[in-house]
Amino acid sequence: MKIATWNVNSLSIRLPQVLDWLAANPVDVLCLQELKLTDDKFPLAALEQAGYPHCAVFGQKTYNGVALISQHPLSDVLRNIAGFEDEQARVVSATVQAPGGDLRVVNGYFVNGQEPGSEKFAYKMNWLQGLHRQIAAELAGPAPLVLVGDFNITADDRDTHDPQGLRETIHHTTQERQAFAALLGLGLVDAFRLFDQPEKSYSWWDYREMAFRRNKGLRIDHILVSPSLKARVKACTIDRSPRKNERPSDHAPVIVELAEPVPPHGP
DNA sequence: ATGACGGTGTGGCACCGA
Repeated sequence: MKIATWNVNSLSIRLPQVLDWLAANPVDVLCLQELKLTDDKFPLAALEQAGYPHCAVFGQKTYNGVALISQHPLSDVLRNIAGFEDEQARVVSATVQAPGGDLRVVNGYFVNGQEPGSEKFAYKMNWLQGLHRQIAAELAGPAPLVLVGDFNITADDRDTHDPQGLRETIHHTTQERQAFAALLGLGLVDAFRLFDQPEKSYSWWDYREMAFRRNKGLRIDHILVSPSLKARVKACTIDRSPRKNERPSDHAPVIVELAEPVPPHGP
């Protein structure tokens, strides 16, 4: 069972790359962020053709927009955060009826926040609080949970190419990192850090100043799993290869592989 | 300090991202 997350920075532009990537990486579920299109423009037919007939889409015009595309049926689709009013389409959740049992997948495009102290930063912190409450509630449900997406937060200094120079700037503030840590405090585990990883592993690089070639990036796309899934995580990797495409997204996909659950002993 | 790159919308640029 594989689940991936990818901020595509416009699905209209990136659809051919998404289809190519799925052909090479036939994950069970792909979570997309920054669709930048409305639901009526979502390429349902092309994705069904590619083996992904089950989609939970939450789009909007110009900005944001998230979707969960799946080989397996989906149920209990929730758009945005329950009890948190938001004009922006940033979260879609669904229960995946996977062969090894139901999995609750929450796919978020977290707020950027622009600059600490700004109105947008305040929105980011409020949004994070709303998400935290939502995740706490979801964890009380029956299915194991996976929280994926573009978090727009570096978890710690390993996740940034310039920990000193970027100290307390956006994506690096103590407040943001505390919000990330608070999610871990609910019992979630950063799947990527369950394994030895190469130093300077990042999931985003600025389009400017040849940042990708110089590996001046950030790890801000994450996959967190609920406690019951921790023992099932077999691998978690970042696939840098799509960043080498001609017109790439500025983000790379992150993939987690889960082992099948151990069936309970019979009598 | 600013802009650099790329996407969108509607436009001759502004706004946003991270």
